[in-house]
Amino acid sequence: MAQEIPNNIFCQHDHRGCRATAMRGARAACRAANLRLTPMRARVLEILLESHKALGAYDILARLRAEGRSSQPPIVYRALDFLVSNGFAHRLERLNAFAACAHAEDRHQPMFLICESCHQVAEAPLDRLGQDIFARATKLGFQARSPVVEVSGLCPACQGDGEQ
Amino acid sequence: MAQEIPNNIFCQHDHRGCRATAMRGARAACRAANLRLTPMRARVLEILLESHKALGAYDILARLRAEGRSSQPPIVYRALDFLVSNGFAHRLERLNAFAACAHAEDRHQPMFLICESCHQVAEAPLDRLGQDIFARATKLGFQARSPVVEVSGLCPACQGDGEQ
DNA sequence: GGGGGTATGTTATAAAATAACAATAGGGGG
DNA sequence: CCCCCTATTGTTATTTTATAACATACCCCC
Ligand SMILES: [Zn+2]
Ligand SMILES: [Zn+2]
Ligand SMILES: [Zn+2]
Ligand SMILES: [Zn+2]
Repeated sequence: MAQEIPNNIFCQHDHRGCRATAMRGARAACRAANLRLTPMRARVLEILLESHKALGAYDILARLRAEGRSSQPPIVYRALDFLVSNGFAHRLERLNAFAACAHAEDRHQPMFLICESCHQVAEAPLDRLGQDIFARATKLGFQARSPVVEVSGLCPACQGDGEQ
Repeated sequence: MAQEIPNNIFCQHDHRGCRATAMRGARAACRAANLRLTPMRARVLEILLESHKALGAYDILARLRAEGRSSQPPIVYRALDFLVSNGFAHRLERLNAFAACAHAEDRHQPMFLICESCHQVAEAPLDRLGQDIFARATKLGFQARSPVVEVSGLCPACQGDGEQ
């Protein structure tokens, strides 16, 4: 598949392991920052970590209900607000959906690659592209604050296929 | 036409003039491409061109109704589909809203600057940044098709203010 | 054990988008 | 001119996404 360095989502990997690692990281980060990763918030994060697809708030809601938790939209949206504002998840604007952050260990600006065929979502750090975008904005007199970069296309596995 | 400075939306300009120019351009482009810029579609484009803010579909709907046209959501969405797929308007994913294209004369990928204070929206060509994004995606094994770049921040006029 | 802040639970509603089908308008061939 | 075909518009109903408003429960500190 691709390679292990920049981005592991489109690669084969031990997904249970990556989920557990992410949860451990989130718990540690919350302890360090004095944030409360309550059971509700933790469960929503786990659900996001179960796949590398983006989930809509109502998909998450349905899972919570399937697990027997009574749940209503505001509960999910509040958990997602927490996760997004503290960097444990991201919102995908094109999809009205959410995905767990793949690089929560460091502060970063994300760029998303969204497969139009299998709907997997990969997050890569924006890095220098973010700086370039800020520079372009500055040249136009605009004080940039938060950039969104989301690219639709085909993931490695879906490129051969006739689109499935 | 516009001007050679990259972006005139955050500058003072004769807005009636720029609207008329854009409408003329759209009519010519439709004639050339054998597309039908029907009265409905033209009116929606004019409404988008009346300001440099992004309008939600239901804002447009309200205007059409205020003008006496009976109108329902599908009508507006269909007109917007036409305008967006033929390059006369763009959808702003972060805002669930639409804006007339500021550079309809040439095929381009847009980048949007969205003022969080006055809600004006400026479109700049993505140009080399688009190529860089594609290159990054390619390096990750991803076949990029359509990139979305939308930057929130403060426009020149709103930077001094206490946010108003 | 009380008080204040934070989080969750619940009801209702708003906002954005689409499905499905009916009616109409235009345009070319007979 | 009339018919047929297609594209467009009109209409009704519904789905999907998100938030407002308020009640209850929890937790830490005193
Ligand atoms: Zn991330
Ligand atoms: Zn794929
Ligand atoms: Zn444009
Ligand atoms: Zn502004």
